[in-house]
Amino acid sequence: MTTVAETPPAPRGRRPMSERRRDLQRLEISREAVRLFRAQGLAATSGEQIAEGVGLSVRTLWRYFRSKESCVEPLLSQSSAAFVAMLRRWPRDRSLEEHLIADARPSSPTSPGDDEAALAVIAMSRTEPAFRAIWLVVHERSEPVLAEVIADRLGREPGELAVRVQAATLAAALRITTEDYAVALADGVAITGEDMVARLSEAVRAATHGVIGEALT
Amino acid sequence: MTTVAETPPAPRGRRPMSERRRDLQRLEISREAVRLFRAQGLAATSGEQIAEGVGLSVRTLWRYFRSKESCVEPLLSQSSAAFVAMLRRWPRDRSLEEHLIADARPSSPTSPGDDEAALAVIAMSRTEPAFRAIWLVVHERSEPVLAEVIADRLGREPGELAVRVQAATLAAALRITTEDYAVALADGVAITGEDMVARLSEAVRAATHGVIGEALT
DNA sequence: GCTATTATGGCACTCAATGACAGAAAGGCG
DNA sequence: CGCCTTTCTGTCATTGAGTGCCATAATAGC
Repeated sequence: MTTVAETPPAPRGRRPMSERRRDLQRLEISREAVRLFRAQGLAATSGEQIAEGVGLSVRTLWRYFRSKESCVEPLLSQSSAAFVAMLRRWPRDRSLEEHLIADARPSSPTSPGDDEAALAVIAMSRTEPAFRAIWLVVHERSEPVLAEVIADRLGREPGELAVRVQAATLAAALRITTEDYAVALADGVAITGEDMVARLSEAVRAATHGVIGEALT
Repeated sequence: MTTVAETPPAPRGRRPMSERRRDLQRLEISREAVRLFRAQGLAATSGEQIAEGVGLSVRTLWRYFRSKESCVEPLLSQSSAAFVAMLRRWPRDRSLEEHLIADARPSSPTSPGDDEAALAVIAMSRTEPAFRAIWLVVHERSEPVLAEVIADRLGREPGELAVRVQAATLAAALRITTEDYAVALADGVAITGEDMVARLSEAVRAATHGVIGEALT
C-alpha cells in the first residue's frame, strides 16, 4: 500500500458514462414507461414497448432497470429530491410553513409534466402493489438526508435515534399529504399550492407538536 | 332490489377454504421460504424448492403467492400484527413505556422461531431490495390500525390528517427500532427486551415530544 | 349413489430478465 | 491517420417466474 502521491494512471479508452448522463437516460426511460403505464396499465405494458418508445434495444433497457416496474423510480425520486432540496434551503430563522410559502417552486423547469406523472404513479399505487412498494422505498431513501437537515438545525448528529425518528416523521408527513394530493388529483379535485402548504404544515405540527417546524431564534 | 329477508340459498358443494386455514397455509409456506432464503439467498432459491419443501406443487404455490419474494410477507405481517395487538391492549391510564414493560410478550407461542426469522428477513432487506419493499409495505399497512388506537386514545377520528400522521410516526419509530434490533442481531450483538423497550420509548418520545406515549388522566 | 363447488396438480406457454459474444462508439497515443 | 483500450449497445440463446387451461381429487348437500 504505497502512500506516494501517484499521478492517476492516465485513463485510456472510452470514458464511462457520467452519472449525470446516465441519470438523464434513466429519466427519459422513466417518462416513456410512465406514459405507457398510465395509458395501458402495468400488466399490459411490455418491456419491449418501453424500449421501443425510447429507441433502445430491450437488452439495454434491462441494463438501466432491473425490472419494468422500477422504471417509475426516477420520476418518483425526482419529485422527492425536489422537496428535499427545498428543505435544504430552509433558513434557521424561519418556520417550516414560512419557508414553504417563501420558497415557491416553479415546478422543475426541465419537464413540466414530470410532477403530474409522478402523482399519477402515486395514485396508481393504490391498486398496483409494485408501484406502492417502489414509492415507499423512494420515500424511505430520503430519510437520511432529512436527518442531516434536522441534525443541522438542532445541532445534533444525524445518526442519533431521535434525529432519525424525527426525519422519518417528517418523511411520513410529506408522504401522506402527497398521497392525499395525488388521490385528489386523480379524482379530478383541484388543490391549490396554498392548500398543500397548509396541510403539510398541519401534518408536521400535529405529529411533532413543534419538535420540527418551528423557527429557531 | 328486493329487500325481502331471503334465506341464504343453501350453499352446495365443497366450502371455500376458511380465511384462517388459508392464512395458516401461507404462514407455513412463508416459514419454509424464509428458511431457504436464509440458507441460500433469494436468487439461489427457486419456487420449485419452496413448493417441494412444503409438499405442494409449484402451480399451487403461485396460487398462494404472486411472487417468490412475497413469500416472506406472512412472517413479517405476523410480527407486525403482534405489536399492533399489544398496542390495542394499551390502557388509557398508562404511558407507552409502562405498557410495554407490563405487557411482556412471551413470543408467539405457535412457533418460537418466527420472530427470529422475521428479523433475519429484515436484516437481509439491507441488501435485498425486494425484501425491503415488502417490509415497508407490511409496515405501512399497520398504520390505519395504529390510527384507530390513537384516535380512540385522543377521542378523535381515525381519518383525520393529524391522527394519520401520528400513526405513521409511531409506525416509523417502531420500524426504525426494529431494524436496529435486526441488524444488531445479525451482527451477533445481543439486545435485551429492556433495551428494546427503552429505545422504542425514546424514539416515540423524541419524535413526538409527548403527543403520543403519555398516560392519560 | 348423483351433483355442485372448490382445491390441487400437470402441462404448455408467455415473457421478464440474464449471460455470452460481437460490433460500434468514444477516447489516448504514436 | 491507424492502433489500441475501454465502455456501450445490440443480437442471440437460455433460464425461470408466473399464468391459462383442463383434468382430477376432495368436500358437501341431495
